[in-house]
Amino acid sequence: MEPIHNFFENYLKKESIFREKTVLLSSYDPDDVLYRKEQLQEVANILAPALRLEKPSNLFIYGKTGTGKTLSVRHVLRSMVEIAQKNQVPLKSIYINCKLKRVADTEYRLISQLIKEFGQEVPSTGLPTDEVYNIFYQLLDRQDQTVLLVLDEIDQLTKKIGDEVLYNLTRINSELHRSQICLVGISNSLIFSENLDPRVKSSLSEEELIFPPYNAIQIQDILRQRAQRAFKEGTIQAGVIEKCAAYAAREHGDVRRAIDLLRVAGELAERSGTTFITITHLDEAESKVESDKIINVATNQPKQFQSVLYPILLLSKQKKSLFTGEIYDLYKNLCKRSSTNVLTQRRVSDILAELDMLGIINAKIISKGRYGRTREISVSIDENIVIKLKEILEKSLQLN
DNA sequence: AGGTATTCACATGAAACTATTCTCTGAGTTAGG
DNA sequence: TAACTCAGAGAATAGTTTCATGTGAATACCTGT
Repeated sequence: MEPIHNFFENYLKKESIFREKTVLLSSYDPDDVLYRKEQLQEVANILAPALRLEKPSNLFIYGKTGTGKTLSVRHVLRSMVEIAQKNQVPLKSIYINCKLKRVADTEYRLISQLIKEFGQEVPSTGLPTDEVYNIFYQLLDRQDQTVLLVLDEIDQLTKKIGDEVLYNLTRINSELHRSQICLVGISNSLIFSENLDPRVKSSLSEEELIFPPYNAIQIQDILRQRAQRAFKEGTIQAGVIEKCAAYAAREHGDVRRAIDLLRVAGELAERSGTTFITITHLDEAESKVESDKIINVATNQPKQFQSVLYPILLLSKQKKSLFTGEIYDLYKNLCKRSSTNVLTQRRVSDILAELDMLGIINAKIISKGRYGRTREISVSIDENIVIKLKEILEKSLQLN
């Protein structure tokens, strides 16, 4: 009781090195978006007609993660809505992230989410999809207005459920009398539109915009801008920002990652009791972010995934590479021992592919010639994390 | 030696099935007038 | 007769299984020198 009490007492007395931590969260919208002037202006040009109740061209935005796509679009939309309100223009902007599980990752849920944006609820299941579309149409057409619909991570959506939804959405305008809708698609994948229905493709990307990655210098400036507001004066040692930017530049200029890193470094510094952030903190943050991410992902996987993953981790030390067949055998044994039901090899093959996607393992398809074709699997994470993960899996699978 | 045909051990695709969650509908039941 | 209950039909969805087809290159098997 006493020590904890003291801890909190001290904690409160100690001065935080953060001034305004929210600046380092991904939801933060800076007043000034650095190095994106051109893109902002482009987006604004394209969407501006909406303010005069003309239908803007549909817009498609490409760019890798952390290149400011989402930020820029939201920034533009926010000021458009402000102007619209001031001038009594019936403009509505809707932002939807299609990747969010259980929110907007299927056709039905996407439309029901849209309905929610208009202030109505629709049951989460049980209704035919057409019904939901009808409700949406009626809702849309209830008043004269222009709707700007932003679909973020749209590539994830089509990967999962195809492009029929997009086709329907692009066609909506011909069904509406009083409103019009303008689509803004945001995609991380540069080759996204390649395997899209040509009709959808042409109408969706009437205008296209590419966000190039930031270079190291630009990342530094952005970090400084944020750090200045986020941290108190003189809490960052020389070289920290530079190194942080270098880390991110290595990962195709992902600023979000850089900002994350800086925040975690700050938290680590604070926890260790110092009043400034050193490069060591940054390095620690780098490995912590990485390991947290992986462990988090792995523990959130279903049991069957973990049962497949466990033998891989177990053997990763002895063998540099494993093949699907071997793993399937081990997995089968594991299931028998813990008397869970065994999945087919077909399924396990898919699971391995997904674990690869998640970045927990490396699974390359190779041909061993006469001896068949298979995945060559190795663990793609640091050994320390492997050990930690092994323990966690043992617990969650209730092995001894 | 050089060329080609086989063959292995899975990969990959498509469709169908299962189980769960949820709505809607209409028949049967109940309570009140 | 109006309100209520409850079972059954239908939907959406996630996770699988079943069946079918595809595939890259190390070997086996020829062929002609």
